[in-house]
Amino acid sequence: MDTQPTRKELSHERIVETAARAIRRGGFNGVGVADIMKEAGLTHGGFYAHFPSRNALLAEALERAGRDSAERIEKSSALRQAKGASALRALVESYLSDSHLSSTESGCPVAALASEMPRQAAEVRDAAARRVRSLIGRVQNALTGRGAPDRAALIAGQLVGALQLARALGDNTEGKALLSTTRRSLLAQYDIT
Amino acid sequence: MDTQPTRKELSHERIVETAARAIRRGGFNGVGVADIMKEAGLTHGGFYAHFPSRNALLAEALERAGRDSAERIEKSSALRQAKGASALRALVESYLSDSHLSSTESGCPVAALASEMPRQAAEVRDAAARRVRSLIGRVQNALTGRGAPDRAALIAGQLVGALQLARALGDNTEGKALLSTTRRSLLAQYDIT
DNA sequence: TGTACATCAGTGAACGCGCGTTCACTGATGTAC
DNA sequence: TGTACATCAGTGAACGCGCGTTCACTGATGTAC
Repeated sequence: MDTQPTRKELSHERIVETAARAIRRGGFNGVGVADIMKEAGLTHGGFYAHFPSRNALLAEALERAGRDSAERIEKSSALRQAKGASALRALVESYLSDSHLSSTESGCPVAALASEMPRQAAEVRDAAARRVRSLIGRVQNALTGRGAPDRAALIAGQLVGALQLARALGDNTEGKALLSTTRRSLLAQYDIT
Repeated sequence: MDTQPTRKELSHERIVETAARAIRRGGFNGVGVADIMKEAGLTHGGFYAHFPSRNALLAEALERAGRDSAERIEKSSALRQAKGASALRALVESYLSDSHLSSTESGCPVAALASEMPRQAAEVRDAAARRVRSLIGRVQNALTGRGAPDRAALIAGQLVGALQLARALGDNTEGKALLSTTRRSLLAQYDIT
């Protein structure tokens, strides 16, 4: 029995959603409190009525980004499975898709932020570690019955790494080529279906 | 026939070296011009006699970091090969070593900075793309004769991704466990020697 | 149903601080004769 | 070998700007009677 969300709760939600996109787009250092509040349709002064600090928002936004992205990938993956792909193939094709390459802002926050994670405040690092564990867990789920659970970490790293290398080369021919090469090579290795 | 380096050239070198460590330690946004100059034993005012802009330094520092790290890994890898490891095993064990996990500052700049690369100025992004290509090239060299060249990109992504996930989990038991799990799993897959 | 008041959510100006960049200047090094 | 001057490399104060955070205030919403 959910109660009606208050006005404040709605604002809070909007701020977190905005921030979840902003950190993936601009990095942890790339967007300021004022920018996020403005994008959420508010003024920056009200920020501290919602969060004790900027880091608290970053931590919350990271979790939100992870859940959103997981859901997106889950959907895309389900579609591929409906067409006959195995769970693993569906996950790999979804994660290493051209569309994920270009939409950093709504994609996996681990891929978008991994190298910045170790440099954040403890609060944010904890949230980051949870996102990493969750990603590995999701790979694990797609792997059932297929090799040791050790492979989940290997494949998770591979997914994150490949996407990042492709993005570093650019959202262009070169990046897309790297991505499709890697995807093909990875699928050939683990999976047939 | 090298000529003696001038005083200015020596300073320039020192600044670039300092910056190459600083960006890996603190990220592209993590260290300022004044900090780097101070660490190099100079005052910040002199900076613009050496570089046209902060971004120009970042680009130069990135290249320097890449070369230094490649050399380090090459050495470590050569030692392992001398003990009988194949080129690929030697590279993987060097790259995914506990020591590389903890020494971000002197390690591979692609692993240290990958997710920040797409957000940099064109000047820096170009230098970043070169580092990515160079890393893939080095994996390729270690792969000779072993499967299609496509695999180089796959393995490069895997190396970078695994190190980043481990670092995101922390330089502790959990991070080290992830790293060794991945390393073992990767070696079991490609390589025997 | 209406009035009086308390609480809530958000506003906007201000704070201290650190940043990248500029610039007039200084002291050291090198060159000409 | 010594002197006079030009050039070089680095100094340190200052600039404009944007940031995270604080705070006194305002207008809207909810509650008591």
